[in-house]
Amino acid sequence: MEFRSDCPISSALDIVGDKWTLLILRDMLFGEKKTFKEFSSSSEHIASGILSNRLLKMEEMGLICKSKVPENKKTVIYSPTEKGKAFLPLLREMILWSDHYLHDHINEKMKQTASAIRNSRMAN
Amino acid sequence: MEFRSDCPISSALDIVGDKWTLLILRDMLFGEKKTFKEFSSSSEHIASGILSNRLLKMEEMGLICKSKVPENKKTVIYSPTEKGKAFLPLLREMILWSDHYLHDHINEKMKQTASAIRNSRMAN
DNA sequence: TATAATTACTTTCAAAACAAAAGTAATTAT
DNA sequence: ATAATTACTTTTGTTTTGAAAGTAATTATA
Repeated sequence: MEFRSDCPISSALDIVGDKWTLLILRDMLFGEKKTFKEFSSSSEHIASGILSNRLLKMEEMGLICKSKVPENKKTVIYSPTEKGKAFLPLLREMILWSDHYLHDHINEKMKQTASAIRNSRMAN
Repeated sequence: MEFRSDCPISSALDIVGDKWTLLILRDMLFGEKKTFKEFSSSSEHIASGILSNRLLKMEEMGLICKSKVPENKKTVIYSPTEKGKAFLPLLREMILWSDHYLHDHINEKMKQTASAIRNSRMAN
């Protein structure tokens, strides 16, 4: 992977600025998904080839790590690293932006999440 | 433009989840740039065809608006709308993430910006 | 005032990324 | 033993991107 410049915004985009990486992190951080099949089943319908490629790249970049469960030889588990989890505040800002500017379009459950984010901020 | 789902994160990505849109907003919000030429001159070297296309899409999506200056018939000015300016918190989170995880790579000026963001948070 | 330079683009064409579908190998369930 | 499931890979077309060159209107310079 190459950085386009030494700008932090540009560099963050070099890492997560595609159509899928942040959605995979969303599934891990908000949806508690962890397997290939679970990511495949999300409502945006990521193609398996792209998912495979993204998971590989995310592992290379240190955003996730791969593991297995002892009770099952088939299941592969993908978990976010600290570096990956650290995108949570960014995801929260996206939720707040969409809640404000695309309110009629987004689903009810996520509107509640948006409220919860706003409330927890006021508590600070 | 079509939304892939009713998820706010996915929907925000449908709007700004490409390699260039947030960099153009960055140039407007942090670099005070406003003309085609100024955006072209940024260190990531956006191709003119893509810049032209992005500016059009951003206008269609209501993130920016186009205007002219009375003293010059040639210059076209692009300004962020409220909807566009509302991505500032997201850009700040990107700066903080990169400052933490790509510290050695990013430029000194932006490290200062990162510090300033952190300090202004502590003041709350 | 003619010429050069600048700005804001558009066009062209090759390269890269994405999407949809089908296929495979290992494992697990029936 | 057979079927189903999981985690992929491969293939093939389409879309998006990148680099370069070209253009039209306007502004600056000799």
